Amino acid sequence: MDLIKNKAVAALTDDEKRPVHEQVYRTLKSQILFGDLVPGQPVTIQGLTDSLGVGMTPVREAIRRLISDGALIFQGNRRVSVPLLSAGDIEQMIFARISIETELSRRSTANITNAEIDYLEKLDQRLDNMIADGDVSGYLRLNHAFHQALYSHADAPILVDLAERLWLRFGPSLRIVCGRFGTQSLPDRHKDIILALRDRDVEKAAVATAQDIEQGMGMMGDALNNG
Amino acid sequence: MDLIKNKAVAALTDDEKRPVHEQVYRTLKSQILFGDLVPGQPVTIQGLTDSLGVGMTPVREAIRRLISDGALIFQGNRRVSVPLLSAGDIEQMIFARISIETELSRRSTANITNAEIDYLEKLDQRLDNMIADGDVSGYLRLNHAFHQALYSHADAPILVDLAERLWLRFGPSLRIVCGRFGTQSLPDRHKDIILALRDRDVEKAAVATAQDIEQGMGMMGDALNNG
DNA sequence: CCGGATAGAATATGATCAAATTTTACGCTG
DNA sequence: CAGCGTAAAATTTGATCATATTCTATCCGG
Repeated sequence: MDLIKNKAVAALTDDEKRPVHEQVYRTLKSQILFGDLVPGQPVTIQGLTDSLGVGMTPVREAIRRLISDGALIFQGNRRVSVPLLSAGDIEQMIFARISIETELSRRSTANITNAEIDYLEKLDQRLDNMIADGDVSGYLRLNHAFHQALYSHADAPILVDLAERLWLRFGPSLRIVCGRFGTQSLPDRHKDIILALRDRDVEKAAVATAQDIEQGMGMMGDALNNG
Repeated sequence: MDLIKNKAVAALTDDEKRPVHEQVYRTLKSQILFGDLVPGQPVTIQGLTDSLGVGMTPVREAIRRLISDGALIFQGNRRVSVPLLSAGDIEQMIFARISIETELSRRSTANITNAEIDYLEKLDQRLDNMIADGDVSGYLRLNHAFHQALYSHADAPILVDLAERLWLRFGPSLRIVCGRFGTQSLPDRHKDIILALRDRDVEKAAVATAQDIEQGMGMMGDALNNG
């Protein structure tokens, strides 16, 4: 199947052993998180079976999971599409992200080792390169990787899961905004976060995280209202 | 199919028009929320196709959705089961519920009408009857209905969705605790919530909600650690 | 402008294959 | 001779697909 080929190019991990519906889920999740799918775009089962070269059942299962994640919406009349966000949606997500993710930052600050902070700093440097190069897709991937790596040390899988769910919701819209404004104006409070981690300053980390979120989500809200 | 029969007994709503996978999802969701499934219990696809009288595909889709909801867990080796909660899980859920649900209470307090408050009060009276009768299943249903009805006025579908996801996670464990302790010792801060709503006192509503959550979840944490 | 025919897409089933667990039987050791 | 451990077969369960049915939307004719 075609999915295997994609994986083989990227990295030959043990993902081949995973069931196909899991691979389809991960593939679609990446496409949503990193903006290969446009808000409002219809998602059809048959289109995916054709493009991915797999049967209908795994595709159906992956789509159901993504609907429960809020990453896709079921439009009642059997249609599935990528969500368009309203101003109210964004406002709710700002609240939820700040509540959840500042706490994740606090907990990670308490647990993280120096080596792990070094790794985060390396990620952030690569992120800066992406911004300089104007690579929107690369920016989105590394930004996600940075937050995921940071939160992974919080020892709070349920909170991480809630956060991931929120990222899936705004992924496509964030891509649109980045594409419109370019990477230059993108927020990067990661330096502040890293400083706070080095100081083991829990509240400073929380504040920096909240500012990172407010800046990014605020930009998205402005862009979607004006456009 | 057998699902139709169950619906016909309860209430002949327009659920018959919904696709079967949706009906299966709702059926399983109820069973999880109201404790018909025990933590640790294995959930098999074929068992559900037999007991519900439907094909495999709709059952598979419903299970995938519930896994994404955190209501069921995928045990790696293809097995699916009802989650057993750790102390850390409960602690995270207390934090998340208080963050999200107090905000939902705040927003509802600002929007709710007097007639809607009357309806909540009626729900709470029926809840008291359930506690007096020792009807655990009825208590769980009405407790859920009360919170759902309250939050529905917050005009915040994304936050409601996050909260619902959390309820699905602790549903089975809550049932165990209620069954062990009986309904007498169950928390009911709903009177305080209703008073706060009538006063249109946003912060009082938030505090009462937080106390309701802390009390219920705390009891669950104690029970699961000692048992 | 409205209403029926048609095409296309989604839903649902059963069949088939693959994987994992359990059971059983055999052999080895104490 | 008894008990334990291991290995292989059988059973159970999951994963995928191909096919039939049902529903929706669009288009064409009146």
